[in-house]
Amino acid sequence: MQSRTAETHKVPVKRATLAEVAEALGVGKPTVSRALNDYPDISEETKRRVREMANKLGYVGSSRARQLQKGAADTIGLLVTAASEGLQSAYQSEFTGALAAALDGHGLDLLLHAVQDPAAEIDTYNRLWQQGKVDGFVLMRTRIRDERIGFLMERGVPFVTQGRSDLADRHAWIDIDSEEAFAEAIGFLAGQGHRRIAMISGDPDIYSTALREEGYRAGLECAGLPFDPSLIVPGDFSAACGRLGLKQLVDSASDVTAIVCANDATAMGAISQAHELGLSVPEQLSVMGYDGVRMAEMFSPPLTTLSHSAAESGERIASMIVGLVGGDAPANHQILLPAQIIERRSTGPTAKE
Amino acid sequence: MQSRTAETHKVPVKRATLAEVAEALGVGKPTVSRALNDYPDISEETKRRVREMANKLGYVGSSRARQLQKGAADTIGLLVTAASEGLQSAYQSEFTGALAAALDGHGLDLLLHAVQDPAAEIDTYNRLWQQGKVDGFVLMRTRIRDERIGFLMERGVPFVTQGRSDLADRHAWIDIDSEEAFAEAIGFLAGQGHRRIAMISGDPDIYSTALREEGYRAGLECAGLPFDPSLIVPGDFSAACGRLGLKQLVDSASDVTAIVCANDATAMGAISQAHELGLSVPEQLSVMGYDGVRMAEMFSPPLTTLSHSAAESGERIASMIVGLVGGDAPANHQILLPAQIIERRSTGPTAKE
DNA sequence: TTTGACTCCGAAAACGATTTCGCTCACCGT
DNA sequence: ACGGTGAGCGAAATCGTTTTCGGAGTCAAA
Repeated sequence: MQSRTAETHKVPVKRATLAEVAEALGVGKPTVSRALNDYPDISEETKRRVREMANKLGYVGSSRARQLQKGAADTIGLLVTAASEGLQSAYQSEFTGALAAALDGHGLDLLLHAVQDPAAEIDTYNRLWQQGKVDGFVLMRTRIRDERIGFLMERGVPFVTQGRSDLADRHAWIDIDSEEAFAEAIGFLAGQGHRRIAMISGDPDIYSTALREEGYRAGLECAGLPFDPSLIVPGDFSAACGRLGLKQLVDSASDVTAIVCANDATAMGAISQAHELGLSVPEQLSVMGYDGVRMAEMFSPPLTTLSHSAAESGERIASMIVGLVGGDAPANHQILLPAQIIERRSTGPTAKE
Repeated sequence: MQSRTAETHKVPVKRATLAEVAEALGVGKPTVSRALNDYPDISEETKRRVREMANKLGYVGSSRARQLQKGAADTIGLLVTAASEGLQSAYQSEFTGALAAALDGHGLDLLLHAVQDPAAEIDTYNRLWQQGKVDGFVLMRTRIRDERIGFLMERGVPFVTQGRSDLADRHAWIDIDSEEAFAEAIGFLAGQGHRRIAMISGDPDIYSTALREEGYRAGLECAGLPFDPSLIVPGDFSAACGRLGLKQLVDSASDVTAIVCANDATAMGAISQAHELGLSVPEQLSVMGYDGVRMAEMFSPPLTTLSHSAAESGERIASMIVGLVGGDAPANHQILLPAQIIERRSTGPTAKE
């Protein structure tokens, strides 16, 4: 197909080693090592000379050797399950990018691993840790009775979860107060005159799903509206489920005038379906999302959503994991962040007909 | 804020070492090492015993030590520039997920690094390579006169680019034939009766942008339509630019009935703006995207787009990088994949008024 | 002059795997 | 009985750092 030049292209790029720098300077290896790491027991003059020579030789220490000796990998692991959503979800990928950027600020790298077979998930965590490829993990989307959490806790592996869990008081986590957020969302919609407000929920396995539903219920109560269980339809955070959910609601509860969705993707799916069924948003139906992904703003109509910052979550998690790897107690690293209603044009009072 | 249990939580999880396995078995370390790596000069019986004991002790070799000795990290680096798009772009993140999954199949991990300061980009490539944290790189979004490519080639670092470059004949790459794709897109639109077809293009710095514009021009010619340079408006692959671009087109060339966009995000932005301006899609304006991201299907209206598979690109790249790290010549790893028109509902004949 | 305190620096031992090289057997042919 | 062959295994070196421990100076106090 292409030019078949068979010569294997292998340039043996020789990386400079610490010993070489030491030799070139006529000093010992420890001196170079300590000078470069800015230890106090090396004279300023020597440090200067060492740095100069290291620079001249283009010396960059081998992290492999350093890791072996120090026992740290300066790398944090993040596993995504290829099967379900992984980086497919807009929020997850915004978050991942933000996390990578934040970790960089702390001199850490992010190891991204896609696990294919859900059954091998725990094994992968174990392998990555045992192999010493990572110093800790960030877990996205905590699940109900999440076995990963117990597993990691047992072994004393540092980790931060994005989302609380059954064991939330004993590990580090960051979470958005989605319960409060959904309650506010209902208040907001009720304020626009909606009386029959449905919810297309998330995956029941995900820990936060119950919280969001709880918030929905609390919001209803607070607004003096009756709670009707049949107005909650389950989903899985996908746009496809948004479509399905909306269809189901239209069929079974045609008096619904507003819908809150477990996340933005679901909301977009719902709106897409609504359009297909000839329902105009927001004139006949208000739809609200959650997460505040960037695309939400570009949607038609632009999505009203409960927004929270992926960048901030990333930053906070990065600091937390640094602390944990340094030996902090997990219980000292637990943060609940608020979400905020961004009103755009997928919600509004229902037009009188 | 939280319970301030100050005791630092540090469990010194002892990982089993090769020497321990050897000791427990009363054999030498080399025997264990070779048995585990299935060398031929170890008896089957011994291999069995070693594996059994390793298993019993929960032994997982330290990749740090192995890396130091073998000189390979079994990790591929992927840098995203936080500033511009990074994982923000739907296609980029779908691709990244697919790549991670594919690499996993080859026993490789993906190191994701977000570079904040564009000026530090090359340094980061250099550092990651010199440190030995990665065995090679995958470059997304090749640019015109992309300095990364020259830099890596000079040093003999294995890498695959997603997208061709000025030096495309001398390095490994995978690319979508976007030139052909855009030409087909024009043919498709012309077939629906469109005569004034505009293009909201991508970032001029990105290598493929020129190719796509070339395809646009070729398609026009092939359809017997005149080429009007003022119908190409520049962009940067973002939804925001789609909005801007559309506005600009509507203002300056109101007779346009169809628009091809450099990617799906741009198309979505354009459609969103069209709606805002009271233009209905596709009745008054057809809009076409490129990439075929999953969200395109959920958009309103569902987006007609030039689709190609992120999963396939990921798979192919994974194989390529494995070959390269193994010493293959880059010129033997160059693949051009086709895109395919997926007709949905953002395009169609213009409604007569 | 001796002692002690300090400042700088280096030899050697880690870290935990893999590789090199050679040793010990058993077995075979003559 | 003896050299040759090959299978199976182990001692020690190796990868490139960091750490431990202590040695050589210098200088001030006694």
